[in-house]
Amino acid sequence: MVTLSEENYLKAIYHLGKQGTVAVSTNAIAEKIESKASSVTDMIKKLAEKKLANYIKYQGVTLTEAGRLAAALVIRKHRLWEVFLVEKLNFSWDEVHDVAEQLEHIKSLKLVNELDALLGFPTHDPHGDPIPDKEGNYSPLKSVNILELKPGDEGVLAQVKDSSDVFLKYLNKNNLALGDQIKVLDFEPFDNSLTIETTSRKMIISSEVAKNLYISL
Amino acid sequence: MVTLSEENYLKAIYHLGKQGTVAVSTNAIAEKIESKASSVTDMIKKLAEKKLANYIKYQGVTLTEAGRLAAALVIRKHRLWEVFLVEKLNFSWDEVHDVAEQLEHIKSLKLVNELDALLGFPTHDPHGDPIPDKEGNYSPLKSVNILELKPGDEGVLAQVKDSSDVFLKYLNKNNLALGDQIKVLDFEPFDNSLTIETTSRKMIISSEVAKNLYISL
DNA sequence: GCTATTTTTTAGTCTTATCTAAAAATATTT
DNA sequence: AAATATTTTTAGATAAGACTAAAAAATAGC
Ligand SMILES: [Mn+2]
Ligand SMILES: [Mn+2]
Ligand SMILES: [Mn+2]
Ligand SMILES: [Mn+2]
Repeated sequence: MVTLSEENYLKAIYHLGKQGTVAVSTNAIAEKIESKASSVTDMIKKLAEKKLANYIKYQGVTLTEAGRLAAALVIRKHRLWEVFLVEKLNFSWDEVHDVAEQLEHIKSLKLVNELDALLGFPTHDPHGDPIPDKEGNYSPLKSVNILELKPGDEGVLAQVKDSSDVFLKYLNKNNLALGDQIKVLDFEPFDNSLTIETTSRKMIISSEVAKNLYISL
Repeated sequence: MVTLSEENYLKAIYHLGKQGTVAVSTNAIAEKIESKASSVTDMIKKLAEKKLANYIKYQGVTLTEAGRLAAALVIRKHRLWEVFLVEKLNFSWDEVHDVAEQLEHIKSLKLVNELDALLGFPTHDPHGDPIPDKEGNYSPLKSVNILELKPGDEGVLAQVKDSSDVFLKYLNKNNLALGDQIKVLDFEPFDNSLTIETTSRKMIISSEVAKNLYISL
């Protein structure tokens, strides 16, 4: 049995280390999970004992195949629940994350798979993140960060990296949503800001914002 | 904040003591929750400190108004989730309880109330149990135990007291479902068994089974 | 290559929720 | 009303998960 806390660590390692294939440092996990390095060391040992993680002292941690699958299943559940909340329960995309953090730990294979079917087997969550299938696989979205575009380039807003409600509310306020057509007009080297144009208006976004916007061409 | 464990104790006290109004013994709670009397004493003290329970040493426990409301909200969530699982996710009534035991602890007022709306504001769960409203109120079902009927009496199966999958699977096997018209044909004093007749067939049920069947007239 | 800094691990505490065993209070019998 | 049995509480222990402070190892700077 994988506990709730263990699931959160697996998720963190999965996200930080390219699906757990690249070694992740104790400190990186601690920061992600908002805990302390010493707590992380303890938990990593436990995951290693359960054959969910590979751990060598002082050399970071990766996931075993079992750990990778367990992590992918939690992420699958998280994202399916987010879709459910938006599609069926009138949540907006900035309200779903915290509730999904709770729902992702509910244990029932049938529940996940029936939910998947109810939602019509969605491939992406409300933030554009891909939803792993039962085997934990997904085709990585071929989107690029908006900072990699040149003035004149355009595409569709396909994914946002930050799912915090502060960031999403900023996008709401500025009428930016997934699926929007966006054209890059100008890049300002001084502060890395961008001038962009949507169907409705022209605006300047900071590099902090740009970092989190991914465009499919 | 009420913890998951505290919520389970509140529920137990609510169910055992007529919505928490009648004093419940330490041992009764221990048995219900499958723990030990000493653990119960500890937890009751904590609930009393949080003003959720009234506790006098050696005299059992009742719920405060806040405790009653908290318990009713957990039960509301439990039953709404059971309806959701049956109505939207193709679960059968013997598969929902364990999953609902997990889902009832998810914290989000919006989630519960939107779920309620999605389901069309149901008044009863798949086992015929009433669903409390936002204020924790519900009109108690006016159903009677089948053992109180006399031969010749008939009515509709409206509620089952035991929600365990063993019992529900027994009913499935014998083609008994909520809403079925049932007529009592004979009562056998030797073992308190009943002969009943449904639209499809005639059968004998033990007093153990009969104890859990409630009929509305 | 040796110091200084940073990172990671270890040692020792704390909190929550359990448990067992023993003590205290209450209830039941004779 | 005493003796016995049952129930409840207390005391002390344990496990999971987290923390702080100190020690050990790895990395960076000179
Ligand atoms: Mn999320
Ligand atoms: Mn998401
Ligand atoms: Mn139930
Ligand atoms: Mn039920």
